[in-house]
Formats: sequence, structure tokens, C-alpha cells
Amino acid sequence: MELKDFGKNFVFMPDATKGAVRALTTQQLKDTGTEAIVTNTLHLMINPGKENIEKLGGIKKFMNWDGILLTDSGGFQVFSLIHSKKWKGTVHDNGATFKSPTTGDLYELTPESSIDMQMAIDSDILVTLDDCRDAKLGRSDAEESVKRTIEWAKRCKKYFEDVYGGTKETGKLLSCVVQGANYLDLRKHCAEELSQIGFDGYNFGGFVVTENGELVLEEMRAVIENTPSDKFKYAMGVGKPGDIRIVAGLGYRVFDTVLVTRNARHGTLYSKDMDDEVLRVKNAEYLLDERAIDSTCDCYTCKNFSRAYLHHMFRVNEMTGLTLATIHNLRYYQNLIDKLNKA
RNA sequence: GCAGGAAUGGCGGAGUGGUCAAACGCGGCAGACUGUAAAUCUGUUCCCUUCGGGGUACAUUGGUUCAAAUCCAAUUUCCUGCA
Repeated sequence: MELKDFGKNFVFMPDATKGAVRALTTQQLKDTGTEAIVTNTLHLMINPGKENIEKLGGIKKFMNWDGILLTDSGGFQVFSLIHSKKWKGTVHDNGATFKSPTTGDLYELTPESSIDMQMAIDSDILVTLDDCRDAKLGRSDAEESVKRTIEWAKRCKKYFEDVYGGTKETGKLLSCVVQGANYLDLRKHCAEELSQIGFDGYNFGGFVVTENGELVLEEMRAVIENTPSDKFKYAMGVGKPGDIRIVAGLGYRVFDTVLVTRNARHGTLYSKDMDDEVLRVKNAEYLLDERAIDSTCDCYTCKNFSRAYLHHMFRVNEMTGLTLATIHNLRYYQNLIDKLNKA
């Protein structure tokens, strides 16, 4: 896939947060049919750090990935690590300052430093820093989050253009994140303001499902309806196979979720042979089941190994099991995407 | 043979008179996970149950006590010294 065609067709990007899709080599990742991946600005800022990743020629060279790379801005990590008090830090109008919980080093993430970091990583598609917050947000907090998100997006774009020459000079794309929690008018407002600034892509940010796991479809629709139709739409964090099919119908073309790889490592595999598409291979019923995980799947795992073998790998805590499971789940998602593109 | 010590649920191992169906860990069973501090976390794990309870249980047998996994005696097995 060419970068200019990104988001024209459906695309699923596995998360390689720290520079690897967990449990897979880059070759194994390619073999699943994956064309684009996501790495994380904040995590790579801490390790190996901006200067080091620059010296190493960027993460694509580092991990020998020749597909498309999107870098998440770190907005979500600021939320999940600082807002939730897992890390010490504060979020303010200029960004976030925080302390590494392992080394104690102090970091600052601002709209500008986020762009610098994403350039150092050598990302193809950058994401503006956003102010991501909890799902159930009070009105005033949501308003503040939207205000900051717009402000930071503006600063990101200006910095990207002033310092790096923008898309024209770099050939890279810049996407923004639409916030607004569950307030439809705020989603609309945020989408309109960001559209006014102008980006190559519009990402639905915040939480995509409620506590009950139901998609926030109205909010997602509000963003689609108020952003340019010729730019890509990325539903960040979506999602389960069924969720992707639904959200695809709304107009989103780009997806990512940690579920596919995390579930794989937890023994939750996807299979068309199951009514709910889910096969928990660790369960006792698969001890002697010699069928493939999915009878319709063309992945390396399904072509060569049985449910019983995967079951055994998990039972004896053998790392190869994580790899085989991840290969399968990723291939399952790529097949799902292929089907959407052919429909 | 003598002297000490120990025997607890599938396993390891707490508990040393009542609050013990018994901590904790492992193993087993199931579930969760949606811009990854996640090869993680949660629930459950003697039997029966109308989920209120009920029944058996801490090597075995007997005893003391209102009450015993916990105290006493004998038996069995194991460990450590001395022969």
C-alpha cells in the first residue's frame, strides 16, 4: 500500500507500541498480511529516547519494517498513565510533564515535542497530541479537553509545517484526534474546528465503547459527518471483529486495537468455527482437539498446528504458543479486512 | 534398638483450644481485556444445596473439654542423631 492511498481502503494496524508487535518478528508480522502498524511516541521517548532513535535511523529501520508506520501521539498514555495516577505527572495547558516510574527521569510532552519525537521515530503518519480523558466526563471537563485538543492540534500543525515543512517537504501525513467524550455537540464542534485547521486524517479519540462494551455509535457518526469526506477516518482502539464491521459501516477505514494481540497472548483466539468467533484455546475441551483453530484460516498456525498443540503450548507456558496465537489472530483480522475491502 | 522431630485440602505450606471448610503459593476450572506499565488481571476450586444452609474433614484409634487441626495416650509412616 502506498502512503497516498492510506485510508482509501480498510486497513487494520496492529499495535507495536514499543517497536515490536509482541511475540512476533518483523518477518512473521509481514507474513500475516499486515501493511501498517502503530508505535507509541511516549513509550519510545522513554526508551530508547529521542536522540538514540534518531541515531539509529528511526524505528522503521531499527525494526526493519518497510510497511506504513503510524505513531500515536502519546495523548492516550498521558491519560492512562498520568490521569489514572499510575505515573506521577501533571497535565497542563502546555502538555504533560511526568516522571518515569523506573528511572525517575523527568519528561515533558508538548504538542511540539510530540511532533519532534514522531519525526525522530520516522513515522509516516503523525498524530497530534490530544487531551484524552475518562469516558464518563463532566461537561466542563469535556469542554476543557476539547479546547486543549484543538489548541494542541493547531500547534502541532504549525510546528510540523514551520519546522519540518509539513507534508510537502516530508512526505508524511498529519492526522488529528477528535475528542468530546459523549457530548454530541462537543464532538461536532471539535470535528469542525479541526477540519477548519485541516489535516490528512481524522481520528476518533477517547473511548469507543461504554462500560457495557457497546460502541458509542452516535458520537462516532458525529465525527464522520463533520469532517472532510476525502480524508481518512481512523477509529482508534476499534476493536472486536464485530465492532470493526459495524464501525466500517459508519465510514471509518482505519482501525487498531491491542485486543487482537493481547487476546492471542491470553489464549483467546478468533475462529469462524465458533458462534461468537471466539475460541478460548486454554480451555480443557481442546486438550485433544486436533482440528485447526479455524477451519477456514490460511495462516501458518492453522495450516500446521492443532488446537491441542496450542492448548499444550499455553498449558506448559511455552513462548512459541504466544507467537503462534498472535500470528493466527493477526491473520484473522487481515482476512476480515480483506473481506470488507472486497464487499 | 534408644533419643528427638514430623504427619494439614490435588501439591507445597500456614495455623498450635472456640472468630477454621482452614491463610498464602502452585496446580485445576472458568471469565475479562477495545489509540498496550497486560505471556496480565478477576472469580472459583471437599461433598450436597430450594444458595438460607446442611454433611463429612487436618495420618489412625481412643480420651480430656461446653468446644480439638490445635491438649493427652496408643498405633502406623517418615526424617534427624546415637547405637
